[in-house]
Amino acid sequence: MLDVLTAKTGRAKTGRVAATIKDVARAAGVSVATVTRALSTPELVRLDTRERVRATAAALGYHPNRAARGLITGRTGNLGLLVPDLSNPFFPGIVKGVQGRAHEADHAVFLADTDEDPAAEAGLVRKLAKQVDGVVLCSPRMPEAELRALAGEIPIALVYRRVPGTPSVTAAFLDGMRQAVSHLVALGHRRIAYVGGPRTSWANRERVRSLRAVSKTSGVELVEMGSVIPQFEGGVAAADQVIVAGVTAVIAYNDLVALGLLHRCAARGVRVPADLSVLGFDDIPLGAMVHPALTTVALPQGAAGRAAVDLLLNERQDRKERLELPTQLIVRGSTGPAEGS
Amino acid sequence: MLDVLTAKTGRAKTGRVAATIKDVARAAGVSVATVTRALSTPELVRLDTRERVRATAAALGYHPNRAARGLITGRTGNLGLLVPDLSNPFFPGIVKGVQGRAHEADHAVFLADTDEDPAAEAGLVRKLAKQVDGVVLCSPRMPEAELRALAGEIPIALVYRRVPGTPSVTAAFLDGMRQAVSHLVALGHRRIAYVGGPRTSWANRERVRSLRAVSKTSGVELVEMGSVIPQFEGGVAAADQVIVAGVTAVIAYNDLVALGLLHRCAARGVRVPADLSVLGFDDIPLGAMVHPALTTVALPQGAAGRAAVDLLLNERQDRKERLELPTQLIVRGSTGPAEGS
DNA sequence: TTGAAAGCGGTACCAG
DNA sequence: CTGGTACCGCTTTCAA
Repeated sequence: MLDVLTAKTGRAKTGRVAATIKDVARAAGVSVATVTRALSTPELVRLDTRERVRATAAALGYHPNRAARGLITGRTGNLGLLVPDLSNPFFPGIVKGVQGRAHEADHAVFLADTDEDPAAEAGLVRKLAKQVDGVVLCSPRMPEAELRALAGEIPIALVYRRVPGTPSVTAAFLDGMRQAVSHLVALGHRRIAYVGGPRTSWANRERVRSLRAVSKTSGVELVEMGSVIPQFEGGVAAADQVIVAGVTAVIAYNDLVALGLLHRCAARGVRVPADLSVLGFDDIPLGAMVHPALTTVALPQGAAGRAAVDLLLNERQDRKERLELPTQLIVRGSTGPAEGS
Repeated sequence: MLDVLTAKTGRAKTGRVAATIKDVARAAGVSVATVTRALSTPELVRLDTRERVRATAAALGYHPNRAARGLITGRTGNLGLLVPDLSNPFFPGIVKGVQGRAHEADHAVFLADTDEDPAAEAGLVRKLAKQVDGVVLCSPRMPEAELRALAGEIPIALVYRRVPGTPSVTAAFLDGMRQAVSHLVALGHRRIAYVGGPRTSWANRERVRSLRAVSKTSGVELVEMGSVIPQFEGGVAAADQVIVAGVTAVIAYNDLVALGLLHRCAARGVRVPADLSVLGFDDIPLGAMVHPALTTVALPQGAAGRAAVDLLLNERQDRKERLELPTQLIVRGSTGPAEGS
């Protein structure tokens, strides 16, 4: 077999040339057409031929070149995935979901991290466009108009963002918020702070909207503390204002911010949950590792990623598919009875 | 221009077909050969032709199809990246480094997460092989023989693993361990436990080796506690044995394990660092967020990723390049004076 | 300086 | 059931 390979390319170096379909055809004594069929449409090839071809293919370590195949079929077998920041433990969960589902469907995935830079998003997607069958955009920060333009150029599935006419996977924020507030109300809290995330974040807008609605119907007083970066440091920075806001509980944009609040409270000697209850969003693994462990509204991560891939791959006629996955409050140590209740 | 496109493909639907080099050639009134040249070897084309071609290309929104190009040039402009587990916050740091450097070099990156399954590694790499110019293997768990075989099939760069003859990026474990032990010795510790990681992990073997060497020369007594999974749960599980091991300090395979130790100690009422000092490896962001904050040996993450890409891309003749990046002890709250010292 | 044509590795159609 | 062949989009000789 080595002879075949080296003869073919003229390289005498090593056996390091990948076998092509021609090599297999020659070695198996059939035409290239038969090789393709034996591999992709076995029922069109007589059993013994098929077996022979497959055996030689295996022996030569042959794997069809996906790029070449894509050239003619128009399908690449690749997916793109865009995330704002891989450092936020929320996203690896989604990435793993996308990867898992993509691999099951025999697709490889390109990953791009935008470093929370909305301006970089569209460019990255366009660069990948030619090499993928579609791209999953995770919490994209770009303006809706730009998103629409992109959706016209390449199949897109949104995760944690909703845009009319574009397939998307989100979670039941309103219901999650209801669970969160009910929990706090049951513990006797009546005045609650909210530390917000990026204004360009759709998820933040949704949370604020839900929270306002729920507060009204639950009769709790809501104190909005403004926006911070969706990271630990954001929470640390917001903590001191929360402490003097006269609230007994605080809901953070996400777990990372909540962890920042927890950290600063500990440093300031504010006891959690005795003096202040803290509640996050996301349910990142980290939340269960700290002390006190973080009460949070769990958002689907792996499941969201998998669903997004399905949206992209399943040739649903209806391209405006909209999925809303359930959310679940996870009660842990960072929330407790309100002072004096 | 739309006419051209639709005429070409016969699709009357939308303008959603990507312009090909032929479209540009036709529109600019030149041959396809000239278009390629105008775009990739401008000096071979007369100025005005060049300009005309470029203008039409821009107008049509033309971008060469990288897959097709790769077919003939043999270079894809893509890189592969394999990580054992994206949930371990150590890896996103490396991924970001690889991505950053790859994008600077105008390369896109395929990411594959093996879920700590050594058996899956080789297969994933081979699947990507045809579509990439090389792959970065991050802490691969597969046996060395298999790694060697792979290296014969496709350019490879190793991160946190060393195999003779294969380019790799690692860190100065021995020096890091020396810093760690010196620190503990200075605090009065004389009997130190080590909670190990996966036996298939090269990094773990290196740490053990370094630790043994350093212990001997520092006159500390080393108590090896066996292997655990390199995660939070592993640390939690090992904690009780550490507590009864009669040591005043423990070094963990990595930060996640150290965090697990911290967690279980808190639950058991073992005070850190008063009763037990805990020291990790990696320096994941998480370590600074917990209380007490984790003392750790920082391993380069982004820098390691970037270096690996350089190794892959730079046409160094010497393909057995071996990089060893520095390590640095980060002292935080989880280590303190030994009991009674 | 430019164009024609030969592939790169596959797939799909058309005969046989 | 199998082989021949055109062609996917692009680059690269080879001539003109």
